[in-house]
Amino acid sequence: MSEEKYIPLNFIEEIIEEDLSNGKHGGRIHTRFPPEPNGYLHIGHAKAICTNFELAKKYGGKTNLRFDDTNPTTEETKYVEAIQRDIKWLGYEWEGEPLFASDYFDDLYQYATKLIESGDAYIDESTAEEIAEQKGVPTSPGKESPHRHRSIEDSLRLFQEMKDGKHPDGSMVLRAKVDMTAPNMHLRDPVIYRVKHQHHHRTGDKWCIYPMYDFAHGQSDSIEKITHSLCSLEFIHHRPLYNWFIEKLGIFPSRQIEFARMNVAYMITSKRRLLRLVDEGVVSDWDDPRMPTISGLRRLGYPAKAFRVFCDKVGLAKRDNLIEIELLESCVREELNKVSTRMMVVMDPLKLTITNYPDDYVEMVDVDNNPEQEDAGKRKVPFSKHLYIEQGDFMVDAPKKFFRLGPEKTVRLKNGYIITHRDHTIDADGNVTEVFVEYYPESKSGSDTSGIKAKGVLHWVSREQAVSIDTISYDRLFTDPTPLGHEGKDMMDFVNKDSKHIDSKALAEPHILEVGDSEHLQFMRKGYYIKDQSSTTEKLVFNKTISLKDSWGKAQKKMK
RNA sequence: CGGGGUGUAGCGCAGUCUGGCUAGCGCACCUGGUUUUGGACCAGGGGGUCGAAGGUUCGAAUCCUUUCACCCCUACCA
Repeated sequence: MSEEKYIPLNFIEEIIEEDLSNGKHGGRIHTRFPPEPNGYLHIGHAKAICTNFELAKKYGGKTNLRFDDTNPTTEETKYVEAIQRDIKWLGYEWEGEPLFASDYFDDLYQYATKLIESGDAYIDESTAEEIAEQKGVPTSPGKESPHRHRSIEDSLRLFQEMKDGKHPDGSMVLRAKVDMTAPNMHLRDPVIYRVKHQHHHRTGDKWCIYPMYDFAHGQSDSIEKITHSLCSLEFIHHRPLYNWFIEKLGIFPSRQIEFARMNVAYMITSKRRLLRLVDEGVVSDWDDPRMPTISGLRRLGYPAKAFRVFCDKVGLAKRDNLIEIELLESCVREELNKVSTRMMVVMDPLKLTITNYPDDYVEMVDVDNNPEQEDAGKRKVPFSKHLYIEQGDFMVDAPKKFFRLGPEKTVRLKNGYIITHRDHTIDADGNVTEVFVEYYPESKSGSDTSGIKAKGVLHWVSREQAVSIDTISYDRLFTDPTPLGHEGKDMMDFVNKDSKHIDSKALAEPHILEVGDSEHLQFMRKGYYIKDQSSTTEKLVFNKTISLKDSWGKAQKKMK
């Protein structure tokens, strides 16, 4: 018997479980993820995706993917494709084919006609400015439009003409007749159809009128028999309207439930602003590894599982939040530690020569591909008299707790032998240029009979077989956790001007040549890396996903 | 003259509806141990009196009253 671990329910799970116990919808759970195809998915979408898919999975339900494509001005097919790729990569499979709000344009047109016939909608020829004027401000009631009491026949005729392309953009709209005095602005006779002589990415030129969000989203939910329509808190004011249409139209009663958006420190999730970063050349593209997009973070090397765990750990509630980026990074490290192939890579090479090791001899030593995984196996790595170690692993005046190499110090070369420093050379500037050591033949890893204890363990690479690679490390794109949260300041004021560092010094063990494109690597004692798409057969390029935790470095910083 | 939402450790969440164990959990932080990654793992620890005030009660984060703060709503965007 395993101990039952109590996992508390979030407020949406409580609603679902109550619905389930009441037998609502015959115990059926159906959610949906409804992106507008006008940009790439970002970390905020990941939260919505995980929430919708995981909730359905937990309760044996289904999740639709529906593109909310009711505004042809901003939407494109390339985004439709990118969005599908990102959702799949995150590890989710939607029910059936991808769906589109534009598939329902005929139904929506019928719904609108029905509303006009029942006297619940009318054609308004007021200008946008006049309509805004009529709606007024939240603190005082609005005024009725002069067209509000136009005859049903007139509205019907005009709506038909709108559809037939007889009226130019902006000349008239269809408005729902709700309540101009409502304190909720969305109830003050909202516009539900507008004229837009604009080519649509799917329906082409079939339509020149398009439904507004409020007259498409809830109806689409209803058509798809979505049981729980989850959205972010800012849509809470739309809910009364959402329900009003369901009631007036007598259609399937989907239920809208709002939760708080996830905000992550140092990241922004506004498509408009992300586009600006691309357009102004702050980053190379939407999939730049510094972008908070799914594609960018994937390229950086964040594994899909880390997103899922992260979203789960963040939880679900209704209060404003700002998640520390350290939580995301912790999820990334946790997953990467489990799956990464360990590699020996020296980032900043320093020559090391084993004076008592045979010349021209190359020994193949065993290295674990991944000590966290029993079945990951081992591989052979060349070891020889002439090696490179990390410049930072040798210090002439080493502090007491420096468990690395220094004058007369003894350390182990990872998976190789224990060595003791004997000498080193220094150039005119005082930089150490080469270290000379002696090794203990009987101290070989796996068959050590030397009895010598070495506190420090260093990674290394054999000089003759070393492969030169490029590495790119990234810093945060912004210098402030909330670049949008400063009155009178622009996010560009907080852009980190020095967020990308390309380095060509690194030397890797030969196995680096056989690494897969999406294989997560751990450069031992350094960090996690992944091959970048800019790699060529001549030159491999690796993105640094994230460094290993570095308690030594942290302690050093504290000392200063 | 409006309406809606939210306030529990540094951050994120549970506990509130159905008052009652020393207010829990994750990340972060600290200490010790194990270890051929100063990683990882294991063990332990510090930190909140529950936005504030008043009330009900033997007893309140949980119930009542008042109050404060923050966020959202004024697109022919979604």
